[in-house]
Amino acid sequence: MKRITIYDVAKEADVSLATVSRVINDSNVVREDTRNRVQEAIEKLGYKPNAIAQGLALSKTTTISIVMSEKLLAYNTKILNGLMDVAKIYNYNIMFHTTSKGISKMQDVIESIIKSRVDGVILFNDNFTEDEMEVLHEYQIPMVVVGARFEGKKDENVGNVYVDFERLAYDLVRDLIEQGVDDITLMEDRLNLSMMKQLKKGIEKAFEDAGKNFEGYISYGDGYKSSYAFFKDYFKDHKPAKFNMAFRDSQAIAVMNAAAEAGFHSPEDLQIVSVLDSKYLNMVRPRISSYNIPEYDMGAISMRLLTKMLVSDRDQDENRNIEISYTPIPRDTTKEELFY
Amino acid sequence: MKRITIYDVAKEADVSLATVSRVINDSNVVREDTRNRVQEAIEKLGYKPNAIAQGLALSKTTTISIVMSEKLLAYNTKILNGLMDVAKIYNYNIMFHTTSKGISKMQDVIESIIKSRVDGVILFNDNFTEDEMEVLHEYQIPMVVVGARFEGKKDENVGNVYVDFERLAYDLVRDLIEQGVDDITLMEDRLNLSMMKQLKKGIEKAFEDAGKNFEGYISYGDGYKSSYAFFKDYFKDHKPAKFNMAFRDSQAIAVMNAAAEAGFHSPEDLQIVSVLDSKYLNMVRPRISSYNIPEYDMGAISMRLLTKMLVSDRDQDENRNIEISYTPIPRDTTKEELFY
DNA sequence: TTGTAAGCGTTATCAA
DNA sequence: TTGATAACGCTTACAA
Repeated sequence: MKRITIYDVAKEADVSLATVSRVINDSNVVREDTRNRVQEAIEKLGYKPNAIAQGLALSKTTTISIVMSEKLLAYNTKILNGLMDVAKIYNYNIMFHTTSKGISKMQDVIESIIKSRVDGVILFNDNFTEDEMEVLHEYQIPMVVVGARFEGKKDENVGNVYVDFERLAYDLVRDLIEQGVDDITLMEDRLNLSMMKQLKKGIEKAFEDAGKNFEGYISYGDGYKSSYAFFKDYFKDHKPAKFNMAFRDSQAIAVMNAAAEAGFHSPEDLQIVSVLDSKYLNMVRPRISSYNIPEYDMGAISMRLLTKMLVSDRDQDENRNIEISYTPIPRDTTKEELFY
Repeated sequence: MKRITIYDVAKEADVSLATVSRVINDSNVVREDTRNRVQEAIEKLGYKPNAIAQGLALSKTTTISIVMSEKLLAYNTKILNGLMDVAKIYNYNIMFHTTSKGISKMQDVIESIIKSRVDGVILFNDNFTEDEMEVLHEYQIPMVVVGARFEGKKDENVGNVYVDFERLAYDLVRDLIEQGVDDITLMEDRLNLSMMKQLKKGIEKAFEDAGKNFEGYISYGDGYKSSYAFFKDYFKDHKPAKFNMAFRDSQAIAVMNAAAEAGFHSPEDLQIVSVLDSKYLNMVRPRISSYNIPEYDMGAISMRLLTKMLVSDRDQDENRNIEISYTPIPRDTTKEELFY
């Protein structure tokens, strides 16, 4: 079956293809009755404009690339939904790219982004290097980095929507120290080293400001299983730290379970906070405290920012760096006076 | 900055654009030294072929659409990763579409799929209607439906990669009844009504075969919160069913928590199975039994099937319906003799 | 208000 | 082995 083109519609409606083009683009210079005639022809033939040809003619694809690491995908579905919804509102299509160790390196992803001539890119702040960014930069593809603070080179073509994890950690730990708690542990999250670095920096600064030295950074394998195994072993001859900071739910649950099975209970023996919230923190017993970070909104805001960047005159200097606020969610694993 | 085109490269290398096209497409009819000359020009100018123009010229976009409901996204990241990896291997780009109640209806998504002239579509078996499918059908876009069995119209353009949830439920319940357990509950999952229906059908069949009638279908609101609230209330004046089947982790955890807080403990007072596995089932106490369904593989297989369909001569009758097997994962919430 | 024709950046056919 | 040139399906001056 031959694909219907604009020519077929033109012939059917007995007009030129220019006129057809005008009606599908809602140009208002076309007379009512010819518009109707064209519409009928479109309906009758089931014509759908070829977006590829439009893209070529307009040098504009109305599609945006989103790139995220495979590992992180499971933790960022809310942000993704925010991105998707706003993209939909502005009628952008989404090209979705994932990066992973073996199979799809950042380099290849960027290559295919450039080739597909997308109008813009959303990047999850993750383990991409500045060199890799550089390429997108050269090709002047507008992009916004979402997640943590982006430290790389910036100009009017790059935006950043982020949570200030460094400050979050700093504020919390400063308060803890003020209250006399300095037995603090930060559990490494290898999925998210860039955010880890910022948390660590914040904690170290708080310790430094109190004239102390932070030595509670614990590093072990990936995922729940290895964290759990680590702590099962660890608690054989160690007591838990008074205050335990994890980045994600599974780590927090891992310490909690291992501790409980070693006879240490939260919050009396150890307090626990997961920085990222998840519904599962509310399902385990005791319920684990965390921070509320409006993830869906982060996605929505990021996409909105990008669409703004795509239409705005370059000199217009709106703010391309948007900080997202967070609020503590105290549950059972923290004491009231320390986490609120 | 003007975008570099094939003409620029041709001029730089002092050849015709046809020759440049040949070298970027690895045509082997081009002489070694001119190939090198062209390659150098490409490097020098940083030329990247315009995939849009290629798509137009070839009537082939080498991109595939994936469509999934927003609600389900969080539960299907593994399948998605499987899809992405295989797409990457075959060099397909991915257009990602989500559907949701208000903002992006299936209809619009299909519209944009047709317009963007993707080569094929992966659909998560969900709440799309046959009418909606019909459109893709008319436009002869190859597609594979992944998840549950697809009941709609099929021809050589549609494949299906699925788990036979009806049989899963049937087998389990038949065994249970044989062992004398017929006090069984199935908790509705509104996120996934098509799978629910199949589970229910399987259970009913098993009851029917035993000359009994299944009346244990429980329907309540969405998500953990409402399930938990429902059971908190329910257990005030009801005892839990002997055997409780949930579709996802949060529902299973909801019954378990509510029951525990009402003084009923698993597995003695109530056995619990979540059909879909998740790591969280292993993190709660007691650990909840489930089924192992190779989700990543389902994605990988689906994408592989689609790519096959895209290249194969239509008459070639390979199997386009692939059943995925599952195995029980007994944990703490089931008794050994009943779930293995 | 409508039509003609050039252009978007490729690939592919045909000649040279 | 290379080069002209006609598609591919659309948008958009410019002319009528």
